[in-house]
Amino acid sequence: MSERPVRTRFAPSPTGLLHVGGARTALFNWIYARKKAGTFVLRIEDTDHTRNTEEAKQVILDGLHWLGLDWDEGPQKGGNYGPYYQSERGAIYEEYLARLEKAGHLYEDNGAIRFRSPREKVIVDDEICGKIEFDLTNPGTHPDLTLRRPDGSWIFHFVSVVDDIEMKISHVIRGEDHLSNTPKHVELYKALGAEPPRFAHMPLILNRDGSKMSKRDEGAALGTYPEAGYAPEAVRNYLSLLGWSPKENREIISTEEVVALFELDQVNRRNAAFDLDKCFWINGQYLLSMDLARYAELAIPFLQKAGITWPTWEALEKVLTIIKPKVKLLKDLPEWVACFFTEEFPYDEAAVAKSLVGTHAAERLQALSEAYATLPTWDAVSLEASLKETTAKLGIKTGEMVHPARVAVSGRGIGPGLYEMIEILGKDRTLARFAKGIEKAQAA
RNA sequence: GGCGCGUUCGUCUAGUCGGUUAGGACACAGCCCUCUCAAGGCUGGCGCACGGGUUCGAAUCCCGUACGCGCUACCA
Repeated sequence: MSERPVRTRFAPSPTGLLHVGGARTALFNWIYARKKAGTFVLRIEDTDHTRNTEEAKQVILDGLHWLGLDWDEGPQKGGNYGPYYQSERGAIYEEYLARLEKAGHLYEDNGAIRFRSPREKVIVDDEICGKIEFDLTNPGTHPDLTLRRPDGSWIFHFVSVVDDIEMKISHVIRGEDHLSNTPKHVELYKALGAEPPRFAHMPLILNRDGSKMSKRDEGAALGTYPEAGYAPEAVRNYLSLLGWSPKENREIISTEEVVALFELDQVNRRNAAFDLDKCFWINGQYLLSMDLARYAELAIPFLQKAGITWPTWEALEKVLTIIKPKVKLLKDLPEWVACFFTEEFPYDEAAVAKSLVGTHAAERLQALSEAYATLPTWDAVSLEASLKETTAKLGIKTGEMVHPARVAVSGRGIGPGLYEMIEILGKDRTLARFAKGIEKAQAA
């Protein structure tokens, strides 16, 4: 096998969504290219005119951009082997078809053009699956490939092989669903006088119950991840672990490390079930340990979308710092931070009923309010000390004061540490909300 | 049906040269911590598909069976 520069490719067809399985295929191709200091090519297989829309193409580009899988050649980027849309490569296909015709490999069948198989045994030496022998001698079980339909449109097998030759692809890393057709592709390469690339067929991604993932299965469409507020680095981490492992019991691993450790022959052969729970957990781990600048970068679009505004970066920074360990999905962020930047935040009825109404909340908040009103220093430590002093004086447990105070101040029964919240809110807003809480408590 | 690939806790996996109390993680249960919810810590239950071989010894090698997935398109 000659040493060729590594060139991998992701060749999706625009179906209207980027499937997680496709996203992982793209990721592994990208990882391998990066590892080998090679080139990652994006090619859009849009030969099916009926569902070939601008939006469908954009979904793919958006998905790859979001995941951080930048391509070296392809749409929006160009390259020496374009065009990168199959719909624009008709002349090239004509030329290759003519070559096969001239060599006598083709015949017509009801208007369609077919490739006459040499009818031999073909060994596919797969990087992941190993050497596999296919016996193509029986036309009954392995029919000749159709290359072109009577209406002139092209069939995937043919254009895919032609493009991989033309684009000098060295490694075809794709889903295992293509494995059985690979020997026929190999015959095509040989008929065209081209050396086949190295093949690597990866296991498929299935649902938890082993069934195929369809569009509407939860987590199947990559577009739902940015919407839900997953961090792309977390999703990359999760996808890397599907069919591959860094060993040493590592679960959280950066893309850089994956690139360093990745080997094609270490990829599993077994189909993997998709587990959104684990992806969710990994995302939580990333959000937890993420530096604030990155966190804010991801968080701000969700706040803007919810119409939340903040006076200064410093103010936002303080709030995000205490909220960060709480929120697992960025889409939930607005409801956690709203109370810091507006007086119009909602009060959770259940929490109000539980901690304010029909309790001693009014008199307790009144006592705390008085203590806080004269507090010389307004910081979490002082606030805690003062609250505990007050509860001791009243002869009640800390929690009996904290819960009503939390609901009064944030409208919710759960949240970050109470003292940290109150410190950020400041004396005026805190006392005003205590007063409002007392009102609510007495209203019942 | 034919051909191909696969089978370690519910799920992702470690286990690559046969000898491990079969390890980790998610999820689940319990406990600790605690102002809530998380996070964190600890503990627990849960697995080598089945049957034959080979061997002193098999999750690991061989054969068979079952099951799953893929291909078998003028889909990609």
